[in-house]
Amino acid sequence: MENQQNLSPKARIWQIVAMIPEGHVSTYGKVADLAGLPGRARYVSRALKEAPEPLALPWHRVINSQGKISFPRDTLPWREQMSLLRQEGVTVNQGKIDLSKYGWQPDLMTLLMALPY
DNA sequence: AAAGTGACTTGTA
DNA sequence: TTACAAGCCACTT
Repeated sequence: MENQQNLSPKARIWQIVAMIPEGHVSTYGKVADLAGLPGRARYVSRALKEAPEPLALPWHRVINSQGKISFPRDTLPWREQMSLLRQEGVTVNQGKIDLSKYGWQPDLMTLLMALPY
């Protein structure tokens, strides 16, 4: 892992998302913060939508600050995200995921290597 | 240039 | 608790 200060904002977002471990989740806002882009949660969703397929990013591990999947309920993408999360053991109750339980807590070393200082 | 659009977030009621 | 308003920012019309 290398320091990403010279990567484009979009690439930093992709890199952060790629670090989210299986069975865990993060939020658009948190990813934006970790990528050095505070206040740009919406940009994270855009970056994920535009991510090249070959990167095979775990896009489904990014949910909103309410602990909910941000696609409209019962739409195709909503079902796919729900399915992928359940496959890795993330339980969804009443459409919500317990962030205190599944929220990704990056360790210090990970942050030191990843943050754009 | 102005207004509209989102896979967002936070504050307030 | 849920709901709505504002704030937010990068695009697109």
